[in-house]
Amino acid sequence: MKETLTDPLTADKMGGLRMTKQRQVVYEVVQEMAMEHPTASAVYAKAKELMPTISLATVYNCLETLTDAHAITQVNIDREASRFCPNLQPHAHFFCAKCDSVFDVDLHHKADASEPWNLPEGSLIDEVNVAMRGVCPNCRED
Amino acid sequence: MKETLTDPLTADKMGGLRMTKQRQVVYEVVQEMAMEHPTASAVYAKAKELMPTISLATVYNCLETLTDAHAITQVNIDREASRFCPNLQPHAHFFCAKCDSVFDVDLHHKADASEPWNLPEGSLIDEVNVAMRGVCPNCRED
DNA sequence: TTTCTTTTTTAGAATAGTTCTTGATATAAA
DNA sequence: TTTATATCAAGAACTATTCTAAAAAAGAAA
Repeated sequence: MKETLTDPLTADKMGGLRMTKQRQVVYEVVQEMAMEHPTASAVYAKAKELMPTISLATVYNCLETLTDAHAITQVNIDREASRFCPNLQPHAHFFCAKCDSVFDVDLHHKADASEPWNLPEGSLIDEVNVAMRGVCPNCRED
Repeated sequence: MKETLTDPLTADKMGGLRMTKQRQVVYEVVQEMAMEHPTASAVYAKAKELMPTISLATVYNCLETLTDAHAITQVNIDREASRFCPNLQPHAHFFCAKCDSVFDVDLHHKADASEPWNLPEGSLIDEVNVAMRGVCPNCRED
């Protein structure tokens, strides 16, 4: 058996996923905290405010389910804890080494992430993951 | 106190790092296994053949030291174990989802990794990390 | 509805990769 | 030499995440 829609508000974004209370809470929290690119524990902390009985395991489960359903994206930088992002457009991430914040970086108009790369002839690219490190405009001024 | 050179053969690549037997072994192994992009445990396994008394902790220490000295690079894909790479040229990594191998991908002539990206005005980029997932030419034929 | 089946949740145990701690060794400086 | 510093080895500790098993919830069938 599989997915049924229960919540019309988010159904379209959930790709026909069964929408439980927990998934809804986790999804909302990821959206609210989008700018922070929260880790699983950060989502957990916030989610508990809305639903005190939710467990960390459930937060992990929901994040995985939502990721698999392409409702959110998992963002990894080095070996740090994964962060989660509701931005579904192709984009890169910029990590400021000074303030530790994460910014979404869009592609230039009509640009392609694999553009500068001399890909092996005949390879099939599913996904290009781009992470940048540096100092953000705010921190450069300090 | 800091670095002294002991091994003229690799000194240039080690950025003036104190060259101990262990670091030398680890460095050699990473070079030998470059095509495999070995993990720390893979390096450990091979290093033990050359130096049976070496410990896993030491392999981790050496890999970190060599990485900090820019003699090798640490490569991360998702949350998998880190891999290590002696290729110091700017390059991306391509991960074949079928055969699990990793390929180095070079930049096109005069191209820049940050080219397609609309970076925040005034930001300073230290490092651009590019990882691609897909199916390699070999696996596509199967 | 009531019952049956499947999915999801919870809590805690387990795991994997990595880092830390401590005492022993080795290397360099004086 | 003697002294100071850096590195090593072994194993314990840590952290993010996944797994396990039992309870709860959701949906389907009757």
